[in-house]
Amino acid sequence: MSSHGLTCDSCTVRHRAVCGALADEEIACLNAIARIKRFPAGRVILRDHEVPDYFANVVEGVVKLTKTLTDGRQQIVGLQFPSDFLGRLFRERSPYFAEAASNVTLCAFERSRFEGLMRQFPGIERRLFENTLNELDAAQDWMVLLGRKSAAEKVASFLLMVARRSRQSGCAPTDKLDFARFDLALSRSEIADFLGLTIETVSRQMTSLKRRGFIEQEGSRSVVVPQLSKLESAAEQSED
Amino acid sequence: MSSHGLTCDSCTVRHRAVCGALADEEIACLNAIARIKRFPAGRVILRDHEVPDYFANVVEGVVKLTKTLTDGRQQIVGLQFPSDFLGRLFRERSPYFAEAASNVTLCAFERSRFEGLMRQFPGIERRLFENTLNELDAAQDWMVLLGRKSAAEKVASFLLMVARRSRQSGCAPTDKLDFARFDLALSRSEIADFLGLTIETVSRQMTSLKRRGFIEQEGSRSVVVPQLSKLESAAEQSED
DNA sequence: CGAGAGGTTGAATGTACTCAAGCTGGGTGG
DNA sequence: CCACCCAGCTTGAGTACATTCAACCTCTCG
Repeated sequence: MSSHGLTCDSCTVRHRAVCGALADEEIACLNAIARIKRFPAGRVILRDHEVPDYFANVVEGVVKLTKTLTDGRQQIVGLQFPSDFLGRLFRERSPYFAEAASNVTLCAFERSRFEGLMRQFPGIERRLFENTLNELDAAQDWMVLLGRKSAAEKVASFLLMVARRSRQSGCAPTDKLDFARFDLALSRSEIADFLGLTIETVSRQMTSLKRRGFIEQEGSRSVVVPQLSKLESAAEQSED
Repeated sequence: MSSHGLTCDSCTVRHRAVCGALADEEIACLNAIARIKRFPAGRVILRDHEVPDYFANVVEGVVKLTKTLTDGRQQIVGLQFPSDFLGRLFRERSPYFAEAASNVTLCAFERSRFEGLMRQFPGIERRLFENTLNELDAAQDWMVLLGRKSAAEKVASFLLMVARRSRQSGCAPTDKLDFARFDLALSRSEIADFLGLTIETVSRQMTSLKRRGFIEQEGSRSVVVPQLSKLESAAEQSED
């Protein structure tokens, strides 16, 4: 990895990604097979039903995982942020379509070599297992949103989720716990595909949230949440 | 387990459940800590945020996993059929509410002893990992349904899913591959909570499917699908 | 300055929801 | 044995919310 000027030591996601569970010696082995890959916003990372030749950690940017019905209707079924893992273990083909939602940097591991390391160091597999369980929890929370929340609640929940995730990525380390400022990686159309809505509805709900003082905007991508707690009440959260 | 008249040898889900991956010696160890538990339809199996004292395999019946918003809106986030695993590993508290949708028989393993066996036999953990990945795949498919399908497509997809799962449980082993007959474990209200609809809408779509010749009914719970392929087209499936 | 993509706003439409009434089938008691 | 009850289900009419279609705005880029 020295060749691309990125090392595990300086890696911003090292402690949060799969690597976090590993001893120095194990990290060294992973490092030996790691290759940095970069994708510009909009670029396809992985087609569905395709056989990928690598697994990866997201280092920078956001990757969206989508599924599409035969007639073109689309649904985002996952968003992978920095430190999240990319790839479907134990299955040849990818069940979803992966695309860079912003400029993306991946730390990629060639498939069979990674599987070899997984056999060698059970800690890796364990960590990935815990990871997958967390993703399942998140997916189930999202099912509640998709099935039972109103458009207003959906958009509020989405903003809240992004606020939390960009906070934990340390993008905007504010002291004020109830305050957040962030940039949206997703376009209105992508937000719509994530929430099961249309772009127009997303847009209307954003203006409504702005008008009601839940958020402030500087251009369509940047969002300020003066009081997260207030936004939470608009999102009807029930989760832990 | 001899005490309840059920043995692993005669177990109907042995080959499909976690146990399927294990050597005879390992099965014996699992067997030693297994306890059969029975729940009548409607009985709570596990409250959310509760600390469960066991994991389990579903042997008979259907368990529904639900999440509820503060104002009472409910969403089913998972259905566990015979051979499915019950319980959230690596987390103290259950993220969902589990309830018997029909009369249910579980093969339960006391928590800490099961965790001990998992450490002892990595095959168990591996199998549960693969299981979890499959559940995640299913959850993502369900997100597409919840976010993007019409009421008619939702109900058709639901019937199709039940048809497939009851077929693989061997409930109605028909020769005719394109034909299915089964009983619904779920009430209209539960189906609604699964599909993100109201009971009235579910009911209307069922009558519509009946009128259009996609299904036949004998009472509200029994369903006959003369041509699964025809029902598939009504469900707009895109998945593998 | 003009073109075009992404975003917002408005008006009309439609799908699923709400509320309400009626139906069905299983269980109980007279 | 029949009448009654009740829960679960179905059907109908009116409503509401999100969608569709269309126009307009606002950036950025050439």
